[in-house]
Amino acid sequence: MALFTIEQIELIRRLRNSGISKDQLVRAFDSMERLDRELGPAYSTPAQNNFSAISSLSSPRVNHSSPPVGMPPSSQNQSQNGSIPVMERSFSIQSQGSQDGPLSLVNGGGDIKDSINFKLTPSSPIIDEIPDNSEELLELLSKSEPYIHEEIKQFISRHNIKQHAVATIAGLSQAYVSRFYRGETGEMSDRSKKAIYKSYLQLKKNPALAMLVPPAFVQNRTPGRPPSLAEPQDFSFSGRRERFTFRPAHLEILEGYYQRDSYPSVERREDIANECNRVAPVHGREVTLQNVTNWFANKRKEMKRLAMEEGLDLNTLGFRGKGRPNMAVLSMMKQDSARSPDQNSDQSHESNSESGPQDLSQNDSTNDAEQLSMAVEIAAVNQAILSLSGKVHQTKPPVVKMENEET
Amino acid sequence: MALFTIEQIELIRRLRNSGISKDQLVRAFDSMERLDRELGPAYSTPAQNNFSAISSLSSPRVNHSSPPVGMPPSSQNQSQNGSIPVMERSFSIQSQGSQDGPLSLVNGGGDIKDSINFKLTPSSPIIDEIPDNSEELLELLSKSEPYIHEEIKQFISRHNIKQHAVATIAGLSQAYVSRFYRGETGEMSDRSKKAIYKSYLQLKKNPALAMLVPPAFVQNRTPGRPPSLAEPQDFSFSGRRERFTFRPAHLEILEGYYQRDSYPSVERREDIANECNRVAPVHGREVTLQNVTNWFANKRKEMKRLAMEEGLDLNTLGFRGKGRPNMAVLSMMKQDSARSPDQNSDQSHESNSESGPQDLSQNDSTNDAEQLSMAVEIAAVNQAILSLSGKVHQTKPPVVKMENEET
DNA sequence: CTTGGTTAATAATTCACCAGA
DNA sequence: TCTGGTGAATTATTAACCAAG
Repeated sequence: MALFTIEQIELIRRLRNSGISKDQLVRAFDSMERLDRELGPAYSTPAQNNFSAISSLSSPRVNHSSPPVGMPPSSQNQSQNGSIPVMERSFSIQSQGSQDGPLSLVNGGGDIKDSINFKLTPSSPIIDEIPDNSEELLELLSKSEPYIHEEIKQFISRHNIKQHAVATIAGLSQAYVSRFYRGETGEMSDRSKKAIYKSYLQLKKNPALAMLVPPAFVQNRTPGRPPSLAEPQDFSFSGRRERFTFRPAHLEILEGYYQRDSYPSVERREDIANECNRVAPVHGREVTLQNVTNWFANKRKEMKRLAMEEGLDLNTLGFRGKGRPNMAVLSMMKQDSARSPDQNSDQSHESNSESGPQDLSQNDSTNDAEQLSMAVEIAAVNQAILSLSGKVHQTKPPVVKMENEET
Repeated sequence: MALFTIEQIELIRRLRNSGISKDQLVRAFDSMERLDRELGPAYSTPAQNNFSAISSLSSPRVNHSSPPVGMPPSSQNQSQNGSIPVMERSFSIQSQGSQDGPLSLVNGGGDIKDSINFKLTPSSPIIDEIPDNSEELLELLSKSEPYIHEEIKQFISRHNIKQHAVATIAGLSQAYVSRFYRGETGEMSDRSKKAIYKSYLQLKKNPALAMLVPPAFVQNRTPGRPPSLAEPQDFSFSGRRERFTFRPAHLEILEGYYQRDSYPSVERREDIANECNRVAPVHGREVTLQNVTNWFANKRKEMKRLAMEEGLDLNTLGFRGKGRPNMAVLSMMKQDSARSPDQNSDQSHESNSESGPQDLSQNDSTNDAEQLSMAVEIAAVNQAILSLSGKVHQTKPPVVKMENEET
């Protein structure tokens, strides 16, 4: 009997939740397979494209296959009848109309980004592994590390490429890429560095590649609105919004103008946007009036907040509280944190986080024991089921956690 | 012919990518259905318990239905044989039972993201909404805001409850909760504040509740290993590891000991752990020897890194680089940040200066070499200056810090 | 548009974990 | 162990809306 991965189960579950029937599912699956066979490898169809895996060193994953998106009328029949109306998160809808031709695929060209649709015709394997001995890589390696780092950062920045995308392509974690960016390359194996270099080279050849990387998405969708629809419009590749990131140079400009006038007129804002684009263009993405407008609005709010903070701090300390005396707080203030030999001078936090005195409530513990035990039970049950069914799970967490897993 | 929603297609695509076969898929689908039927709606099984929704103010979502978790041996057979190894990350498998009707399909199709789910069978609402007029809430509100904030922070901290959990319960975003924590409550509606207060009260009544909140999970699974299986073991509720968070008081203690001895013996480490637990106990979670050991190890690394940074800066400047000469750096060092020798300098205005030269290349792939090298140099210089001046870091030196990144 | 709210996306940081000496 | 690597989990910060003047 087959075992499934958590992901698979989750995906299936979601499908079921979406109301799909087994039958439909099977058909869709078949259709995709067929399309894959027919169009995939051969990417012969006109407007088609298929992307080769984003592979890269260690990635067994990310290879999207088929979504022969928009096939022009002609070739659509099959899928058409079948189903497969559309695409998926990672990419797009293409269209054959306008500009596209073979969009930029090869190097640099890419970008198009927001244009909602684009397509790339694959006549050229968008990315192929860059071998360890490729000229490009060797050339890059011939330079000094700091130089390489700078080059990469610049490039990434210029293209507004996300750390997550680089990480995915390089087969590393976002956290690691972040470290690389910050220059914390001390402890970093050559293998990893090389992986990043390679992904850079790949991206250089085809910046559009970054768009194919399914954006990381946080399951934070905590609250409200049914994620449901969105404007049918706008959504580029992934179907997810993508946030623009101002480059440092832009911020300088913005900041400069802000000081002079925090309420620039439309014209001025437009000028500002243009200046940004002139001074530090982001390939494939223009700094728009809207971006600038938002920035100013947010900036104003920030400033206000800061100003307020100053004014309030004292108050806060002094308490304008109404009902409670709560000397606990007071006492806390004085002792700061009694315990510990904290002579450490520059301890960062301090003011705000505070920490010391934990004496406020005690009560909370009241009955958590019971509740907890219940939760534990549940967990146990889950586990039982799991093990019975031969669960699979992720990579490695061996012990039981619940409370003290660790150690 | 059925049309599918984007989400559905996406899900199927991912399944295919995961390497699942049609056959497996079908079986899994069937199994789920069966389980649903048998256990789901009826949640009759013995050892059960179910949770009511975590609902809360604004949550239209989170309804998820049935994961009748742990059925005792008896009823398990099916799942066992079949497949469905387990639960999945967010868990639950829906079912028709409870409170919602037809899962969303039409419009957005669904939730894809939504998920979270878990089931909650309405019978014993572990938590019930705390009404706006509940005594507890009113009492809490009678206190001063800063006091309330402190109380909440302490509680949350003591229980090692994650922002995401609070957010979920309160029906807000993690970002918002973060702001609350940081004290940026200025712009925050009463409704939201109250939502947080309520979630606090709920958690106070039952801290275990936090464990029921499926942890946010980032789709960062960037690299390698097929997310696939894992050791069948361990995993609590959500199947994900949960990271312990040292409380500020703990850090003080640790830091203190670190200064005296960065390589404490096991015994000492044990003592430290105990002291932590004594001074600032975390309910339901003990600071363990392993935690302490890890902390020290990480701390050492961090220190080393910092030390190295200092030491290397000069080197960096000095270059061990191979390819680029760059005397520019040297000259620059003297003049502080003189405008650069290139024509590129920046376009006009400038605001505060500092990282001077805007923009390096225009054409990435081709020749930005020169420009780049310059940037590198500048970066290096900056760095040197920085380190010379004892980098400040911390709170917010709005000005440039590392800068490099582009100009 | 602008503020007041509030969030999704994304970057940074913290604690963990694993292999090998 | 510890350290060199690395990453998952979690928090902080940014750029974006959106409703209602």
